[in-house]
Amino acid sequence: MEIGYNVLIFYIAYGQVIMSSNASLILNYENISEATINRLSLYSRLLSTLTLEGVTVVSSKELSERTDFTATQIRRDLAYFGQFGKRGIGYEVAALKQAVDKILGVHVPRKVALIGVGNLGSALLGYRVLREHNFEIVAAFDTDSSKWDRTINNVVIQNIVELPETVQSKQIEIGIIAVPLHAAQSALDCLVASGIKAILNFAPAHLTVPRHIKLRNVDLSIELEGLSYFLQHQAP
Amino acid sequence: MEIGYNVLIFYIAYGQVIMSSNASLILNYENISEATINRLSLYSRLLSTLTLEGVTVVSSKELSERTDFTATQIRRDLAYFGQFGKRGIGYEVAALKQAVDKILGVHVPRKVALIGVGNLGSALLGYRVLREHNFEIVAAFDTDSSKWDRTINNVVIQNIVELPETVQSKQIEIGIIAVPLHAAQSALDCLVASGIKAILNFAPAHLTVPRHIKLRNVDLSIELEGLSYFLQHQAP
DNA sequence: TTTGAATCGGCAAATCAAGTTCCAATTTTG
DNA sequence: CAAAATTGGAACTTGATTTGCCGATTCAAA
Repeated sequence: MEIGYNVLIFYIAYGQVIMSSNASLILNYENISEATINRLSLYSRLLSTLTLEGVTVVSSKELSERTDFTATQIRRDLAYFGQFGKRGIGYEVAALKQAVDKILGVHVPRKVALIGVGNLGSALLGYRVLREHNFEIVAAFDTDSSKWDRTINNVVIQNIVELPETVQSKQIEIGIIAVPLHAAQSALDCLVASGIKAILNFAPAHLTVPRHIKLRNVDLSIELEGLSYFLQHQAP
Repeated sequence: MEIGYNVLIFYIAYGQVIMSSNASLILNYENISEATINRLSLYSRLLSTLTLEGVTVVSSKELSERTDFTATQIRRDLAYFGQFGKRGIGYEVAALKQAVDKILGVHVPRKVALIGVGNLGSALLGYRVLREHNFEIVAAFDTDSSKWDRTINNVVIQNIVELPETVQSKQIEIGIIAVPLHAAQSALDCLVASGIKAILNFAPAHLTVPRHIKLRNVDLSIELEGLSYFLQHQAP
């Protein structure tokens, strides 16, 4: 027979009582973490798949089995935004998909401007995934005059000085930066000056943005260097 | 005169004594958070810029002024890996850059295999940023026989069945997946079967990987949907 | 030479963000 | 009606970052 010890550790902290307990019920979209938003995208995608499979009701447990996430986390992510499930039953797939898409704002199409029609930019113009997710590149710009007026995938490449006018006339909401490093900051400044509020940057640069503008970076070199770190230090 | 109260809160936990206090001195590369690794990439990049500018010595304070990070955090990130600075002075740019690159494992070139030579894949073959960061795509594969034997940027497109042999003969360490959604998991399985340990996936899919394989995802639809969320819920 | 300012690096405490556990409430099914 | 399934909320735990402190080191100015 064994004798078990439980060592008691006392963590002692002092501070104020911060808030009454129901304050967390107020939904403030800005307080939701980016990680949660990213997961919502994945949920939306999974729900599409389930719809195709003819599944009409799904539990958080079943959702967790088809993702890396725990059932609890999924329930919690959703519960930030309201009550979408039925206790004892689960979630109605169609309704939940609709709700998630509305939270993400992808129930309406979003128009996108592309700056930089090089290698990567050209590829993005033909990238189906964008359209499948309700994003449409409706204008493309470059500083290189030899590219102007050429058409790729029905989009005419314009002089970048036409950006502000085009953004207004076509009601463009999102900008994609696909220019070389040295041109990235000025591309961003152009977008901001044109009234764009949300920007996706592919240049491997640390750009500075005004507050109230949302910038996301896709940085391949960071990703590859992360893999390199792993290769360098993994157990052999 | 005021009377101050300090409300005492006792957190009580029970469990084992886990480690003696100097255990944290032992450097275990697997314990470093991915956030830290990503920041190291940015430090490396900034140090390159500083080198070009002719700066030879830099303090953590100066580094912080050119990034989003605090001086403390930068010092701490670096201190995980050793002592690179001189008290009272700062860091020698060239030496620090060399040290950081070695930590990241980017002091040696890494060979990369590309699977999927569509829109995006073709763009990656011509993408300068990769080579500038010491990554080289030395082989490309596709299932579409009409693409075989064509050459893009000096890389011949091969039948995917040749992947395992090529990985061995060319000592390829990293795989990039740039295939459509439905082919992504099998592309990943091919890479793993060929002995690849580190994979960058561009398909908007949730792939399952064996333990000990490092997978990073670049998912444009998640990024764009994150922007969409922001647009939907920002103050007007 | 001495003093003072700058700066790293180590530690501990505090704070903040994110994820997990626990359980009451709800609904269907047997 | 009891049992099983399942959500959603509160409390808790964990992990990451920030803060505060200070001794040690270096350079530069007095």
